[in-house]
Amino acid sequence: MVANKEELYSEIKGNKKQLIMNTALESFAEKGFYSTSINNIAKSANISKGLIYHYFRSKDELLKTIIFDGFDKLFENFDENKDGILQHSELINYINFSFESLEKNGHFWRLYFSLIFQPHVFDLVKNKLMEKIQPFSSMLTDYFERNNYEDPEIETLFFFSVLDGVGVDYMAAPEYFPIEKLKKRILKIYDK
Amino acid sequence: MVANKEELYSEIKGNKKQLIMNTALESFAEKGFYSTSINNIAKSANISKGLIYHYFRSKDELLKTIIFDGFDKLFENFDENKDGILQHSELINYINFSFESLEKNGHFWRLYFSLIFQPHVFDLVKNKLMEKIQPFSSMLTDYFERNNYEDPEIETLFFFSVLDGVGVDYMAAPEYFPIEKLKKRILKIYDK
Amino acid sequence: MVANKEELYSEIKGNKKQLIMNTALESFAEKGFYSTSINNIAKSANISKGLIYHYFRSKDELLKTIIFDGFDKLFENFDENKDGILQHSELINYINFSFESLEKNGHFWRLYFSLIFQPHVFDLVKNKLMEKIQPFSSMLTDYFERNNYEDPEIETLFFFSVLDGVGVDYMAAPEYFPIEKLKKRILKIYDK
Amino acid sequence: MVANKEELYSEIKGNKKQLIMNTALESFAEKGFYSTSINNIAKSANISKGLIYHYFRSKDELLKTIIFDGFDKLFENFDENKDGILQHSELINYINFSFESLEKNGHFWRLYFSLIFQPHVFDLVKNKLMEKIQPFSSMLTDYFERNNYEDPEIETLFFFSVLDGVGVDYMAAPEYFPIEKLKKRILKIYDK
DNA sequence: CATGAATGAGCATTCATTCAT
DNA sequence: CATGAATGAATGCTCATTCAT
Repeated sequence: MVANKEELYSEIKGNKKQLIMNTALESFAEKGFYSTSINNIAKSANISKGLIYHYFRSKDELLKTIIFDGFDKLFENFDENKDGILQHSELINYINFSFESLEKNGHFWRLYFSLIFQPHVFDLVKNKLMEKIQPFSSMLTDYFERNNYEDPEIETLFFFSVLDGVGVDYMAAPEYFPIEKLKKRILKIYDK
Repeated sequence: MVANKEELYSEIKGNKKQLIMNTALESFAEKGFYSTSINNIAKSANISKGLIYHYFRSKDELLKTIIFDGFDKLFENFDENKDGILQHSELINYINFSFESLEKNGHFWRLYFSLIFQPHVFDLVKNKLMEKIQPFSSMLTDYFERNNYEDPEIETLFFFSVLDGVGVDYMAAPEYFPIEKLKKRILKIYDK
Repeated sequence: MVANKEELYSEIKGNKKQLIMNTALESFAEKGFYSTSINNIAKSANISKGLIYHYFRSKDELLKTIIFDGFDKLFENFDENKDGILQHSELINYINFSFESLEKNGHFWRLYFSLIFQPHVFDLVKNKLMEKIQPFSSMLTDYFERNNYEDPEIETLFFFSVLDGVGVDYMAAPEYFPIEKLKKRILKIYDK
Repeated sequence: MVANKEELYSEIKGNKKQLIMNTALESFAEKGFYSTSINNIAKSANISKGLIYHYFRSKDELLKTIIFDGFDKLFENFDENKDGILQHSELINYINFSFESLEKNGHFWRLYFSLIFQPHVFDLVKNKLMEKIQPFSSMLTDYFERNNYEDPEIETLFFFSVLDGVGVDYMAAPEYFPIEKLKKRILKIYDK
């Protein structure tokens, strides 16, 4: 914990806004959004309550910023050559990247999944989120169409469901979930 | 809402404990556990706060009772002949039943998925849930073993992940999710 | 505890009112008036809440009844020959009796002392209590007068203070308080 | 009440923590710990409920702080020359000081005596109190030993009992209790 | 006599948010 | 930028009391 905190400190060097976001993400993910008070965050980040309100209008706004920021970083890595057409290798890369992200950004994904079922809170980010996913979803359907899958749209939904399912189960108990093997199992479906 | 309430009333006729559980399940699922106050539940159920505490020691206990009760009803339907061995037809039935339950017990599943990522709250039910799932998980692994799947344990995890994934995505936006088609897509994996 | 309860039962044989009073006295003394709920008493006495309200109009009334009843039993033993004049031997007996009562009616005295400083609650019994003490107080002043004490009224107050002080200190921690020796110390003041 | 409040205000000028403690002591003493709600205190002190929790973790903690603080101030005045040995004059001073304190710190003593018989609440302060009293108790026993009292330990207990008794009786009804005369009566025992 | 379901006012406590410094 | 004192609405929970059975 202390090591962690020092890491955070050195990593950002005076960027208090980022410090607040990192600390809040960690707390939200570990204890849940509602069980984390602004006071908790302030204490964990060794700053005052007031400073949080200097950078963020409200607790909701802080959450929004964390989520949007997270998604921005995430989607930077898809459709590498940005030509709007998904190649087989890019699909495989996407799967690999998704699993990598699950491990690297555990806190973010925990928070994300925890949000989906908290209407008041999910509503804050829903639209923006759909916007982000939409283009990739289309490319995927297009890909399945080009490769003669029976029902490309259902195949797209299935694809996301499988990834979501593994994500959920991994996040629920990371230490017991052999994620690498699950990745191989999924690749077996698409990598032929 | 009003229509709903009358339904509940006639449905239970004086069984206040069940009324409280039904009302609470509905609220927890729709607004989230933390966003639902005991006062909310009391008002929705048209009873006093005190009565809730007459039947349940605490809000946590109310949640626990709802979840345990739900799972009890759920698992009644698995391994129909109770011989501890899963037949192919029983596996298919399980999948069919799961999808049916997803539609019929929407509130319950919404609540369940919302809980997984709320540590304090999931801790309350974690152990009991594991106990319930364990036997079925073993039977499933045994099934995959008997049918010469490469890695039966991974296959079991994959199976649950796929169902969880579909469950999560369906529950997140039921009206947009063609669940019947997804079921067929999944049956295609196991029904050969 | 169980033995105690059985004692209570056999002692009263169906007299529920007395059972309630005994149980309540015990709880009030051990946990305090405010920390003892009607529910607590009902459970300890193995009866229903309703029954308590059948015999007593309110919690305050229950307390009053317990206290008045206790005092009635207590004062039965003073001024043995009821001639209104206190003899030296009667004073000595009074002291002896007080100490005996302290040990025998521990619960009652604990409750009594706890009440003195809870205005709302003490007000309920104050007047009745004064009435009871007044005659004995006068007899005592008269005794000190007859025996040429310098200031008989102060001597009376001092006498009660000494007994109260020993009572308080004994009740605060009975197991550490050598009450017999304290009695002797006090008798030394008056027994000459 | 209003006059009182103004007094408190001017007395402390912005020291809200002290204001809370003073107001709470007054209310606890006058109405009892359980009959005084945090709301009562807040209103009497003309502050918000929240502020009390800004300074004190809980109602119990507030009480503890008041009591410990009171005893700290009290015991500053004993064994004046701090040599660990009680001189006759110091004993006399102690008695004088005790009576003085009884009059000056009426609220504190009322609260203290009310606490002794409220188990849950007394437990909070019991140990710390014993620690404070212990050294003085030893010095007293030592004094009685040096002065050839028959049973020094009993004499120490008797001494405290007499003071406690007068304290209890005075606090129960200060306006009717001629405390100066009682002090003289007690000094007569030790001042020879 | 006896039960316990039902009520609702009241309580201790939490917490997002504001604001003077 | 930064602090933390201050607020007040809201929350989970308790409890004396009532009343239909």
